[in-house]
Amino acid sequence: MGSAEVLASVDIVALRLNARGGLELLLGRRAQAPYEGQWALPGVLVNGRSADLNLDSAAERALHSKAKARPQYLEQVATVGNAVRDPRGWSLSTFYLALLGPDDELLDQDLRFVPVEEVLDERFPLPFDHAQLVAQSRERLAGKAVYTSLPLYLLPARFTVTEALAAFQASLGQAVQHTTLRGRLEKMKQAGWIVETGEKNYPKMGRPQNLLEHRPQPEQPFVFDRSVLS
Amino acid sequence: MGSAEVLASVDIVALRLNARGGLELLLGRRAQAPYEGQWALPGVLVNGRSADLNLDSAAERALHSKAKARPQYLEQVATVGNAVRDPRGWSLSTFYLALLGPDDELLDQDLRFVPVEEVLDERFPLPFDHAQLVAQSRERLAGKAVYTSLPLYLLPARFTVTEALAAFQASLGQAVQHTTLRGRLEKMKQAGWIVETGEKNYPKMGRPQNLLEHRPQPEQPFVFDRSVLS
DNA sequence: ATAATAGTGTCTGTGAGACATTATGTA
DNA sequence: TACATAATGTCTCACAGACACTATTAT
Repeated sequence: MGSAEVLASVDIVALRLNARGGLELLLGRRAQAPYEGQWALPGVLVNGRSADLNLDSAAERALHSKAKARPQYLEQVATVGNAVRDPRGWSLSTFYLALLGPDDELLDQDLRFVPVEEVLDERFPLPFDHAQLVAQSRERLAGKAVYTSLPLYLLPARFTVTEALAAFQASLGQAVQHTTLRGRLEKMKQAGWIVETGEKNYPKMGRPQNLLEHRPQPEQPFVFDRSVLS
Repeated sequence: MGSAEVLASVDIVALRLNARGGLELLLGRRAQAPYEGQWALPGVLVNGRSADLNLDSAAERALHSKAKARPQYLEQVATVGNAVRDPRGWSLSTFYLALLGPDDELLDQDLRFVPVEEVLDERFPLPFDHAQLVAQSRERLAGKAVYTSLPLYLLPARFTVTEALAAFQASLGQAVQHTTLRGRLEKMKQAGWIVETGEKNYPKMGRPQNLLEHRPQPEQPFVFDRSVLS
């Protein structure tokens, strides 16, 4: 039966929003060959010997065993498989999009964040086809940001409209009218997904900002019935 | 390296629209154990020895080696993996949604179509977790039918508005206003995705129907910027 | 003429887009 | 007071929903 089998892994495209409104990708230094010592997507092999109940828990294991923080959102994106992506032979990778809160600390020297754009334009090369996996996950995020509240999972539970604008802009790659976003947040309030805390945030300049609180329902983002764009 | 590997397959959820406006699922009789002789989703094992270039071509092989017809649309839905779905042990299945034209003939005694509802409500039980894969693929179709032209891939290239209504109703599980659908088809005309043939179809009763022709662009369905529902 | 079905027109409601206006803080 | 930024209001436009009305065939 051994030769009927194939090399399979789960890889994580974990994104967070940095203070300048850009998306950053979590990378880990590979501990084993191939590409030992290089920066790559965190991932684990899946096979009968690992204790994973299923693929989703393997994804959680991959993320938790490296970065300590749990993702605020985790979604399977797709699976790629071919003969050339891994020098060891025909292999499969099921990859997940993970959205992290902005403040997660890196406790580990073998972890770092890099701006996604640097990965996508090859300034920061990744081994295997990992840059392609990042690109597909990025597209998934952008696609869903058009008609769901997905970018809010890049924010802390309590957030301001300005922060939400930054999350949508980073996810979509383009600006959103703040009035449009306010309308959508209003809908989410009515549905109980967002509550007005009554508290305010006092930045150095300008009018104080209302603090909202995100109350996400189990797993799926809020779905709107229109596109934000044009 | 052998024990680092895992059993992986590609399975196909191929749907077509029958004359009564219902969705039917393509099944094949299993030639090998486990579940030899039972009706199940057509699928193939993927491993280094099969000549597939990649997962997508393995999916095409799975469909083409069984049913002769090529799908009008093929999309990867997801991958499931756990220790219990296959009696042989930890296994992966990457499954695809395929949309077929309505007239495909079955040349093979080991192939048949069954109504999807019978599979979803367990009246027609399937081995492994295949009913679950069908349910997820069905949801993908319904989800995309809300804001894309995906159901048109269930029709022949030349179709009428009435047929398009049936395809959307079957995909969504609920009726669509014909005026709404006409508006969407009009948009697709302007974008060059649909052309008016000028010919008409003459049913037994009633006013003749305009014949439209679907000119799908490479791979992705036409995307509208609103939901059809409420 | 009548039945049956296809196609068009009209009115309403919703929410995005753009932009102006008002509100509330700091220096 | 001046400035910076947040929040609200207004007007337009596109399109879905509902429903009425007109058009074109067969019997």
